Amino acid sequence: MGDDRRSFSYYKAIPVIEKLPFKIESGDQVKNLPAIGKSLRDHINEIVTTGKLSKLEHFENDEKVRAVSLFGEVWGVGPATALKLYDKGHRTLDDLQKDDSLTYAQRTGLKFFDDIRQRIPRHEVSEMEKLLQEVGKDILPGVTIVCGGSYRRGKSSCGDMDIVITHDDGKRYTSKHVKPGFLPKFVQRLKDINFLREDLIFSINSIEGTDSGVDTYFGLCTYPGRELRHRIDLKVYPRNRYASGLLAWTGNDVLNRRLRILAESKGYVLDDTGLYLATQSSGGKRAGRSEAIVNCHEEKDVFDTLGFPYLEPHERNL
DNA sequence: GGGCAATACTG
DNA sequence: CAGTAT
DNA sequence: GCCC
Repeated sequence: MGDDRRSFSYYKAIPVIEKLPFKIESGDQVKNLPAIGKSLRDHINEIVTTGKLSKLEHFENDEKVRAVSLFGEVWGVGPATALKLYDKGHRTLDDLQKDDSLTYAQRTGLKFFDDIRQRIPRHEVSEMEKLLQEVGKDILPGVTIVCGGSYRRGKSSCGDMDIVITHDDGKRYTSKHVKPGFLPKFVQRLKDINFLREDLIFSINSIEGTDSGVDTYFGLCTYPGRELRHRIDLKVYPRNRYASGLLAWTGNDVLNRRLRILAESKGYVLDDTGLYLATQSSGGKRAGRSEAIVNCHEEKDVFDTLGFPYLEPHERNL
């Protein structure tokens, strides 16, 4: 448990198996497929011959596995904390509420556990995006506010909202934070109208007159007139970092990883703040990043620079 | 046997 | 710093 | 876990 790398391998094998045009009747049929090695092949063989996986039976009946994975679904609770809570004797979410070691964010995640798991219909996300744009332009005319994530990838429902914000001051591709005070004002205004309800993370890093730092807000919001909480993330980027920010927050994860690996192989470092030329770090294994940002005004510039065929947002559901 | 994306916040 | 999040 |  708590083995990210390994479970991720299972995760990667799922779509590979799902895309097979036939029903697997023997381990040999998955022999040369990517993401499926000896271990997974053995498991498949066992399922095909015995109809079940003995390893899995333990899991399903195991109280510990059940409780720990449940706890891990609470926002702010990861594998380590989930295990600690279990060791303390907790078994249900009600038990957790009595525990005073939880952080404010974890407590909030717990309180709205059921709310947060509800998916949001696309048309509602669309309305809330519009609402955010209205409020935003009222504070700062010319501000750009876009809902990224699965919404931008065209999904019919979304697990949360990823809002990416920037401002073009008319000087084209400014590298400065035009209005570093935007996010606090925006958040306050959204709380005033009862849209934002609880905070999870709120950090202001932007430095006035510079391009350093990205302002971030994670919290819970409600669709107007309703109490059901939804997860929402707000990120403010200076204009010259907006493309990489939007790209990263549109995803999906698989594409992000693929692009970042590709970037590294071509001597760059890619993250949500930009595309950099990797520096030759002296002895270290990991390449550092230079200050030189490769100019990427639009998402397509990132794809082009990396030599990766451009994908429209709806084509990024890898 | 080592890498698997990269980076920011909380406590 | 470890843990968690995106 | 998989892949080099």
